[in-house]
Order: sequence, then C-alpha cells, then structure tokens
Amino acid sequence: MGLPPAGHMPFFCHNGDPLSQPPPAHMGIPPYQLDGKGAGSMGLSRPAMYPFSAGQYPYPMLSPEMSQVASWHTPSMYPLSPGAGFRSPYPSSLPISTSGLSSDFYRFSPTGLIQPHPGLSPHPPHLSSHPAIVTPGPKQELPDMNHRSQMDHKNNIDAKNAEANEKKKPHIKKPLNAFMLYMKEMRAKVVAECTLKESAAINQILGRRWHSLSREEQAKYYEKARQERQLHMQLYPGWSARDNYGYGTKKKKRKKERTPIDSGGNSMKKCRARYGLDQQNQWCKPCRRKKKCIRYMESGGENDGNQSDDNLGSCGSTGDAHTPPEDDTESLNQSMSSPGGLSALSSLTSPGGMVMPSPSASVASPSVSVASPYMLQSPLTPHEGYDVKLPPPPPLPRHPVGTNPHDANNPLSVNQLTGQCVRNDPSETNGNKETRSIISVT
DNA sequence: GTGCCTTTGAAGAGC
DNA sequence: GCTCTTCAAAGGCAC
Repeated sequence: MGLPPAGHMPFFCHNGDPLSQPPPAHMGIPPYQLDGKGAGSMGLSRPAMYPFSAGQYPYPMLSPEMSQVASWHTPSMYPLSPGAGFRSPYPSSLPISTSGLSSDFYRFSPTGLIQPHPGLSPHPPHLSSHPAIVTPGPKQELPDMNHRSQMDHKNNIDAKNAEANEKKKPHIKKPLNAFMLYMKEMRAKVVAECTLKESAAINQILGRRWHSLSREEQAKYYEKARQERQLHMQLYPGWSARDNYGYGTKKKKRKKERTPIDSGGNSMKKCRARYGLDQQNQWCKPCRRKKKCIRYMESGGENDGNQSDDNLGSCGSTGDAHTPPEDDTESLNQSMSSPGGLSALSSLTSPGGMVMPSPSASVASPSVSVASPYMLQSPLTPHEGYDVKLPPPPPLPRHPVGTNPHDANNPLSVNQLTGQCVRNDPSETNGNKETRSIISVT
C-alpha cells in the first residue's frame, strides 16, 4: 500500500539524516519550548541520529538564525514558491506593505480595499482568479448567449440563479495564523531539502521546527499574524470565521473520532482536572499551548488512539513507536519514582537541564509561552501573573528531540541508559518498516 | 472527485 | 469561563 500514516513516516533528508533536528541547546531554545510533544515526544528523529555535535548541526537552515535570515530579511516571503502566480506582489501603495508584512497579505488583496466585502459587489476578474484571497467556489455556469431568449423566459430562474450565485459569493478565507504563515514560508524549504512531499509529513516537521524556534522568531510570526488579522478585519468588517463553516461541501471533519477513549470514563482525566491551574507546568503540552485542557489523559496504559495522538511528529522509527508524550513524562516520573534520578538524567541529556537554572527562567513558565507574544504587547490576554509568579520547575523539563531522555533515539535516552530498548539501527528500521509498529517501550 | 492526513492558532458556538 | 469544533495551507493518498 502507499505511504504509512504520516505519523509513522520516517522523515529523511537526502543524506538520510533526520529532519528537523532541533537546534542545539546552545542556540537558545526557550525552556518553555522544550515540551514533550513539540520537541521530544514528537520524535521525528531517527535512531541514533545525533552524531553531530552542537556545533556540527548539519542543517544550517534549521537554525533559528538562518531561518530568520531567510524569513525576515528577504523581500519576498516565498522565494521558493514555484508558482509565479502564487501571490502577486503586495502593492507598495498599501501602507502596511512597508511594515514588514509578508506577501501573504495578498490574500487580502487591495482589491478588497476597493470592495470591502465580496458580498457587496461582484469581484473583478483578476480577483476571482486569485487563489488566495477568495476561492472562486463552484464553477460558475454562464448563461449561453444563444439561449438568451430562453433565459429571458426564465427570469424567475435567473432570479434563483442570482440567489444561488449570491450564495456562492466568494469565499473569504480565514487569515493565516502565525503557524500557518510559518508553514507557508518554510514548506518549500523543507520540501526542497527532503524527500518528502506529503504535506502531512511536512507539517509534522514544520510543527517541530516551530517549537524549536526561538521566542523572538515566533513572536515575529505572531506579529505578522496579528497584522494579517487586523488587515482582514479592515478589508472584511462583516466577515466572521463562522461564514466559512461548512463552506464548499458537506465536508465534515471527524478527525478526533479515532480516539474512542474520549467517549468518557473515570480513568481519563484532563490535565486541568488532574493538576489544576496551579500546576500548569505539568499539563501536557497541547493543554498548555491552548491554555486549556484539550487532551484526555489515560490513567494507565496506552492505546492506539493515544498513540496516534501522541505520536505526532514522530518519524515512525522504532524508537518512536511509543514516543512518550509529555504525559509520559509524568508517568515516567512516577514509574521511576526517582525524581532525583530523572533530574540527573535530564541534566545529562537535556538542554532543559541547562535551561532551567537560567535566570531567564521567567520564560520557563510554560504558560508564558511564546505563545502569546500578544501578551508582550497587550495586557488583554489572560496570562498575567504567570510572569509574576514562577511555578516551581517542572519535575521533568521538556526536551527537544535528541535530548529527551525518553527518546529512544537519543543515545542517552532512558531506554538506552536503562537498556530497555529499542532498536536503534536506522538501516534496519529503514529497510523494514514493519518493525516500527512492533516496538513498544514499556 | 472528495475527503483525510498533519501541524498550530484563531474564533465561534454551546454548555 | 471552559470545551469543542471548524478552518486556514499544502499535496499525496485512499476510497
């Protein structure tokens, strides 16, 4: 059959090295990004794929510095975009164009300024063909001029068509969020660098890279996204995200249905319920990211649903067949019943260990996250206080891939160190994909 | 031809 | 206020 699920795909670059290795610790990954899912547990890494020292990071483009150069100092945001018509140049007449905004704002083309809302007036042809601003929707059936008389006879039908056309008004897409902007920018690079073309896999890589970005770099994307939202609001004042619900077809997503455990059960607790607001640092990463609890935690054992969920970003290597999510961090804590030992371990292996003692630990609070650069600008976000009162350091800091002691791919991983492990031969895993699904680290 | 996958973030609806 | 759902991009894949 075709490709394995993206979550189980080995992500290789041409040289066989794992993709998206996070930058070395010295490159300044904020501790709050060293969460399990975003880094370690996503496990895109391949077995024993950390031959390079910090200074030998094989992918310069993966380093925040380089990505920053590529991203922020190039006039065009999509230098690698093959399609010439991908985005028309943003008109210099727009004041916002000088603010460092990406060309992505073309999606809110200046034509939108002329026509603040597509529902108010017909779109000019060039706009209707614009792929990013509004999608043309279903193919429009132009009346055949030869049948005009017949059409005249069917004015009522025309009226209905008009109504239908009105219903088919141009689709105003949502403004891209920070991550989407980042993805658009970096996708081409990842595709060019790697053998992957499948977007699901690419997105996993980009998701990890996103987490490996420095706070400042992410903040730039957040700022761009914020500006894009503002522009979108200006262009389409009456637009609501709700307008796009159910757009196109009867498309109905049911992504999360594959986790039957969500159906309920006392054994499943959410992070919030489990740890409470006071200990958000122990929440799993998605919950922290969302600033709310989005994930059910199973009290014991694993299941396919969880695994698939936890395996996000996994390269699908043997070692990552069970990549411990951040939740597993805790479970590991419990199972080992030796926080001290873990601390020592993490200090051995994780930049988190290096980061935590940092005086800049103010950012160590997961809640401070990056995630809200807005917080830096606006006090409106409900995250005040996290800066003020630092929670005690989490029992086990998050680890970027390669430093996560739980990561079987890490030579210093718990598995490796404890000998519980896991096949680490990339050639084997590469040659026999079937073996990947067999491994389950307990 | 259509939906899914996969990521994060934003926003709306519902309770 | 919290939770859930949908959508935004992207392109290969499955049905």
